[in-house]
Formats: sequence, structure tokens, C-alpha cells
Amino acid sequence: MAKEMIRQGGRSARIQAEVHSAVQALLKGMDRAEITVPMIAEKAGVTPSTIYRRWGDLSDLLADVAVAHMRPIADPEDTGAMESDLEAFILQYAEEMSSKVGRQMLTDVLSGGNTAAIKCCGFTNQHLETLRARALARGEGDLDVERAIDLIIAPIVYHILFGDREPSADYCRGLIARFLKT
Amino acid sequence: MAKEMIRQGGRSARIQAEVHSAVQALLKGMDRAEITVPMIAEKAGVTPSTIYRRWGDLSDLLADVAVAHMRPIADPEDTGAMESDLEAFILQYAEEMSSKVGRQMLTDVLSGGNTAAIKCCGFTNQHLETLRARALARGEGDLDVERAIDLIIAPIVYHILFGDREPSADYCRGLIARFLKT
DNA sequence: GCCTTAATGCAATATATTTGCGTTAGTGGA
DNA sequence: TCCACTAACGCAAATATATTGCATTAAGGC
Repeated sequence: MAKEMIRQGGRSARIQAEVHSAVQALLKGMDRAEITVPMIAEKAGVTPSTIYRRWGDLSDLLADVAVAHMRPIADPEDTGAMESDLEAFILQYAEEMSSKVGRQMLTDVLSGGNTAAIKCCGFTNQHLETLRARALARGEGDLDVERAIDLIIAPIVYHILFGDREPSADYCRGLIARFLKT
Repeated sequence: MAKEMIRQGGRSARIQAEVHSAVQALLKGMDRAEITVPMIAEKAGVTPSTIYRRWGDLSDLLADVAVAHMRPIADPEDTGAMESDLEAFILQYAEEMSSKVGRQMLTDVLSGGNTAAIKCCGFTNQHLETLRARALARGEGDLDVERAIDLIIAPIVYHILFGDREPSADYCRGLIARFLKT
């Protein structure tokens, strides 16, 4: 019976919430490089050892918080047509990701375990799949999600991560136009 | 006079070399998460405080080492034609970056200061510019480097970083074909 | 309500980082 | 070549962070 069960309710969940919000609060006030686990523990009203045991180390914790914060709460806006849906979603995506906190979330996700990164790009796929389902329902034809990742998302993320270019709205619209041109 | 000069010769350079090779040696034998500064210091025959003072912290050191290791020693192979040059370069790039050490270098570069990342993508640009110069010299027409970054490099890097797909040779050739198709 | 045990807190220990100070060794000028 | 200047280093003490054993708390199933 009961082997290696993972608990989800009550105290355990409350502590996770406290720790997450402590991290987010600290991220607003200081650079990521100066945040420490004891600092988070104190703000969350928890013992440091609890954090170490649950999350392993700071990278994993930050990645976990970043993923939780990126988790979509709502579907992308429905503007009535696939092209405008796509533009609205991409522009918002680029703006969120290129902001200071967005960049931090990206690097945290990539520094943490590989599972965080997979989840993160899973969210993006999910959003694009939503747009695809809408397009099909409207009879506007298909939307190739893989191709959208390669032609639109990947360049935006690349330039944000490597800092060699700002993903301006015009640049994003250019990527979308290239994608739509069959 | 002499304000804030930076020394380059002798001991200082030797120590940098020792530390770099110590890091590379350690990276071969263990996971990046278990490497510590004192560990590196001992293998390099140096005091930990020296490393802390020169590089700040582990992230910056690893980023520095990764950048140094990515710095191109030779130009990409000259195969006689732009298309084959491009294919040769991209396939090698994808293979290097998707290897275990390649992934580590990428995340190290992105975790370290922003300057490391810029240098890193500068190397890629430089290689593509070399291919472009060759193509122009041969009278094969132009090669749009920015577009190559967006259409070929960015998707490869994206999938390596987020781990949602392996950049196989066939996949890379598909990206190249898409790029060449005007 | 009772039992089992995952999850936490506490405290002791081990490890890593920072810092003050004396020493070594590049660098430029005489 | 020698000398003055000082950046960069080594050492060791002080501080901060990470790990671990053990007692305690509280989910989840009965």
C-alpha cells in the first residue's frame, strides 16, 4: 500500500505559495544575482532547510517560480480572425518576454532543470494550438504550429536571449508576414 | 598617471589558463551543478579567493570559459559553393551545440552576464559573414545573414535550449532549404 | 478517531564566500 | 638593468550558505 506518496493539501501547499510569492516579491526589488535562499526563507516565514529539501537549490526554485508565473491563466484574445489573433498573441508574447522580468524568467527556466524548459515551451505550443483550433473552426484553413515556432517564436526568443536585437513590434510583424506568406 | 591598468602578461595570464583548463577538465567528468569554485581552485593550483576576485562568481566564470571555448579558431570549411558551405557549417553548428557540452556552454553563456551572450552570437554572425563574403567573391549572389539567423540558427538554438525536439541533420537541411527558397 | 509517514523545524555540522592585510610580480620610466 | 608603482595574488580569519540527523507536526487513508 501507500508507497512514496506526494502530499498536496494544507500546509505543504501553503508553504509553496508563501515561498513563491516571497521570490516574486524579492525579484521586484533586487537583482537576481543577489537573492539567496535564506533571504527567501525569512520572507516566507520558513526554514531554509525546507526550501533546500523541496527544491534542491536556488536555480531550481527560480525556475519553478518562473514556470508557475508563465503558466497561462487565460487563452489568447479572440479577435475574430486568425491573422489578427496571431498578431495580438505574438506582440504580447514579445513584449512580456523582452521585459526585464521576462528575460529573467527565461534564463531561470533554462538554468533550472530541463523539465522547466519543456513545460515553458509547452505553454507556447498550447496557445498556438488554441489559435489553430479557432482558425479551423472558422474555416480559415490550417495553422502549422511547428512552423510558427520556427519562423516566429524562435527568432524572437533568440534575440531576447542573446541581446543582439530588440524584438520591436515592426520586427515581429515582419516575422508574421513571412510566416503567412505560405 | 597610470589609472586602473589591466595586466595581461605572465602570471595573470597563466592563472587564467590554468583555471580555464581546470574548468574544462571538470566539466568532462561531472555535472555542472556539482562543480564548485573551491574544486576548480584546487585543480588549478590557485586560491579560491583569486577566482572570486577575478570572475565574481561561478556563473560568470563558466560563461567566460564557454565563450573562450566557442571562439572560432578557424573559418568554416570552404566547399566551393555557397549552398554546400552553408550546409556544412550549419550541420556542424547543430551537432556541436546539441551535444552535452554544447548545451552546457549555451546555458552557461546565457546565465552569465549579458556580454557573454553577445560575444557568442557575434561569433555566429562572423562565420556567416565569412560565407557571405565568399559567395559574393564567387559571384553567387548575396547571403542575407540576418535572415539566416532568423530562419536557421534561431530555430536550432530554440529547440536545443527548450529540449522539445532534436535538431537532426534532416531537420537542419529542411531549415536551409526553406531559407534558400528565397 | 487512529495509524502511517511525508513534510517541516531545529540545531549541529560542513562547505562556500567575503574580506583585511602582507607579499609577489607585471609594467613603464630612468 | 634597476627602480618605483601598484595590480593581482596568497593566506587566514570572519561571515554566510548548504547539508544532515533527529524530533515534531500534520496529510491522507482506514
